Amino acid sequence: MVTIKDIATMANVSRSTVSRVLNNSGYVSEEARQRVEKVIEATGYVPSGYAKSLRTKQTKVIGVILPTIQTETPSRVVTGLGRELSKHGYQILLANTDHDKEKELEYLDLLVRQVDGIVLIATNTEPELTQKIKSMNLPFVMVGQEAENVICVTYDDYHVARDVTAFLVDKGHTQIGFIGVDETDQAVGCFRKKGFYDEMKSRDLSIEEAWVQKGVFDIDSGCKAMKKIIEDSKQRPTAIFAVTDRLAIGAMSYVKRIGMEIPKDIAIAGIGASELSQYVDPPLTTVDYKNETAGEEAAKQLLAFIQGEDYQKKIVLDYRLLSRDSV
Amino acid sequence: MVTIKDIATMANVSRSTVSRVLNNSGYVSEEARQRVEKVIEATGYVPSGYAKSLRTKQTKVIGVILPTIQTETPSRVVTGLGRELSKHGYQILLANTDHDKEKELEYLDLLVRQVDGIVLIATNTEPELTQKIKSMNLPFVMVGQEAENVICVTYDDYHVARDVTAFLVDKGHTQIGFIGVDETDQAVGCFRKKGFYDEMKSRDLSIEEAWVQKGVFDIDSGCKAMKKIIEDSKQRPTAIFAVTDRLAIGAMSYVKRIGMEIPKDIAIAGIGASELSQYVDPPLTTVDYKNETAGEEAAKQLLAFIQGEDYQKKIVLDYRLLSRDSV
DNA sequence: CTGTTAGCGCCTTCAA
DNA sequence: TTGAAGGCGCTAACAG
Repeated sequence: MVTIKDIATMANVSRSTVSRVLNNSGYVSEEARQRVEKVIEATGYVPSGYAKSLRTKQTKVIGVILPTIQTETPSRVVTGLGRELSKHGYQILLANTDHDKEKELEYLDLLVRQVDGIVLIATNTEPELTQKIKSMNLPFVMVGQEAENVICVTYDDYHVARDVTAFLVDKGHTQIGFIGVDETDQAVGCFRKKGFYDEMKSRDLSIEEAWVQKGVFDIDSGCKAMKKIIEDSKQRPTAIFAVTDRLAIGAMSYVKRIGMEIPKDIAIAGIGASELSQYVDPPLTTVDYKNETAGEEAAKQLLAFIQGEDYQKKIVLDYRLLSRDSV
Repeated sequence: MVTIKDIATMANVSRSTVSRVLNNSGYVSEEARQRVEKVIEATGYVPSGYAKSLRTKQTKVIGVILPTIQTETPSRVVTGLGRELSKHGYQILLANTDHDKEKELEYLDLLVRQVDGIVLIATNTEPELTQKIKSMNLPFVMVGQEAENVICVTYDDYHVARDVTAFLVDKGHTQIGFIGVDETDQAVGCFRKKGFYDEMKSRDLSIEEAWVQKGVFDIDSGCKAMKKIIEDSKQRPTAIFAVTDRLAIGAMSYVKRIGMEIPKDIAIAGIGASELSQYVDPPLTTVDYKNETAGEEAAKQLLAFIQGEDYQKKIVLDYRLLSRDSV
């Protein structure tokens, strides 16, 4: 492996000079620079990243911890992160927890000494986690969930939920069902649910117990939740608000299977603006969350923090309701 | 930052001894080991990865270069890679080229000195690329495309295409259209097309020129390609074979829009077993490529190569035709 | 403008 | 079973 020393010898200068042209810092005569550059070109020399890191205490790597890369939300966020980070010469070290909370903690340990900062695409806000993060005082940004004392980039889940609900009500629905997720996920589980309840209440609409069901983050569980709603309700709802597109699509597939028509017999809305949502039949009314922007913002805040510049502690992103034929 | 030296001092041993317990190599008395472990526990010490790398020439990091992380194929591969790599203490450094071939080359340079090996999820096999790869002689595996003299994990695109075509023919279709992609993508562009042509020929079926169209990797272009087929054909095909699910779904959305029924008026098949494919209406006949397995295999071969064990130069994965209602 | 020097934190002989 | 010493490749004062 060719090292800075070899380059120095070959170009007839000292290692410092080579280092100077590499980082173009300090003074280097045009003549020396050219000689060095020629040798670098000829040898295809690339400096060793870890030797550099050892010296500078900077790795130019950001750790990204996420629950899965197979769904659109995290992969869009990663795309946004990557785009912004690479602009500044940073790279991404990927840590996929596969929805395993244990691994979340483990990865934190694993990453702490190899990265300049961490982005967590979060699905929960358990104190164990936030505690640990604070304890290692490493630049840190959380995406998708709010937490005290950490930089976070979130969506306005509460108002989104109110808006979607209001949208359904405005379309004439008074009996609205809800498919949510477990409340350990604060953003998706609590805030969206609260938004739904609050809006219903403000409209003086009541909610039958069986109208509210819970699923996990996949299509199949949306299907099951819908089944339960249909089977257990005294009076069937005329509209369903599902907190994710996949749940909504699961619900759609169930009601279609039992011969109901959408939106005539039942209207359905989701959240997420997944690609799927435009191609199911009928196209699903949903909310665009701009996940790539979230990734970019997260990167910006993290880099600002790392570089000691001004950063915002909390960013709440904009959203857009996409009204389509399912309502 | 606490270093190995601090631990040594606190545990009243030399740095070497600490290093020995850290890597459990060489002899360490039980007594010394316990003292060291206690101090490590107490301080929460984690060794510096880059200092270690500098010494050992191993980073325990694998670079993964991919065109995008937003579609299912690459994200599934990455999941498989991650699963296998993490078992062996390796991590993933992600390089998203955003379909930019220039960046592919750049990333190669960027990564070469920071990783122990590279996995490329390839969309082309241009000599510039393979040349460069060979020139840097770094452990390397290519996923999805074949190339000479590099380890690769591929799918059997040619036979898949023949099988799908045969399946359509067996269902009674004799006029079959084809939506492909550009042939710079050898696997998807050439092999699948060749499989289609060869099977048609072996069945003595002719193909009208307008039946064969080309798109890019998105739904919209499938839609456009389908439009062209419908508008330009003298005789409309009764079945369409699209080389990816998204193209197929685009085609579906077009034919539905003009009032044709699937599969009554026209049958459609794709490749990829995307999640979308099961929830479009009707569910799409497609081929499951087992991308996660591809990722796992790629990781296994790469690690075997790195560790000087036996590896296979070429792995061709199995597939499964999923017959659904669109045919 | 350039070279010398001194580590960064770790592992690995080598000798004890 | 342990410690001393050297060096991985690089940068950053500091002195010329």
